[in-house]
Amino acid sequence: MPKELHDPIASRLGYLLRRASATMMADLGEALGAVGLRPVEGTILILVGANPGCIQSELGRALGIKRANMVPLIAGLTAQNYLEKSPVDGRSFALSLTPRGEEARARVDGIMDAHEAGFARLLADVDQQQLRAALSLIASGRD
Amino acid sequence: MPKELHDPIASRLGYLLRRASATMMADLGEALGAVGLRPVEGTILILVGANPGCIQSELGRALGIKRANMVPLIAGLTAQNYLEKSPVDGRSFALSLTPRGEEARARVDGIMDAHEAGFARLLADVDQQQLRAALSLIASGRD
DNA sequence: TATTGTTATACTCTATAACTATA
DNA sequence: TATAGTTATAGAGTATAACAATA
Repeated sequence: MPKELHDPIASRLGYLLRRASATMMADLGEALGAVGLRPVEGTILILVGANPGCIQSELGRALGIKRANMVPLIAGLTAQNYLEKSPVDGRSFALSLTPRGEEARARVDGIMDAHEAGFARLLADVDQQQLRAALSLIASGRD
Repeated sequence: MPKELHDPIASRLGYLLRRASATMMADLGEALGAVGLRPVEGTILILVGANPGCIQSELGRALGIKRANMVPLIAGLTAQNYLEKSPVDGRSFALSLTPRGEEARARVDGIMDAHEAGFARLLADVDQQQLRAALSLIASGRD
């Protein structure tokens, strides 16, 4: 039987958030394994589906991902025939889902619904509206 | 004025958690910059302070950090004279705070208190007991 | 002058495999 | 056989700097 440490940080809000976030992201990542996509990739398909014609800089701003780091993400999804690029400018490309991308997006959406529902069942006794409001407040920060 | 995307994932619990966690960890990291320590290092000082004589494997288990990744963490804190190792076994070392480590631990504790208080002020209208309970439930997962 | 896409690069965090020595 | 510490390594994720083409 392994020794258990007295843990004075386990009750800190920041670490509770970190653990809860890690658990949910790991669960989502495992669930999305069924479509062969990572959470960030599934999210991009959903965002492009909701905003056909958007450009990758806009996606990066919405997701908090730097332009430089969007390049391999979009290139990967395009190479796998999930996304199409068509020039709008001389410098940017309108993104849209291919038929295969739309099919994947629908599956991702269903997987995310089931993923959320699984945790919602766990939170039956919790005011979810208040929980979401609290998380939004925290995310907005102290400043 | 930059175009704003319609964002159907911003309301998902997992992403709310991720953003809230990122904001709090960034704030804590910035605050701990005053002691020249990262959040994980401050946490280790607090855990060793509460559990003198513990070994690094136990810390790793408490923090969800693999043994291999504990090595440079403990080595760094020992090299900076925050931690002391004394052999208990032929294979493991009891960890304790040096005087310098205890001084840093106290400062870290104060910084973490202020950090938490800043966000608690933001959550004046929230049932924090219920918030913490919800986060614990999520962290424990669906299984 | 600001923005878009891009390359290159680096640093952190995390993960596994393999080894040693000890229990 | 299991555990503690270690090394090496690989993969994400994220950050900056710099550049070309375009607005």
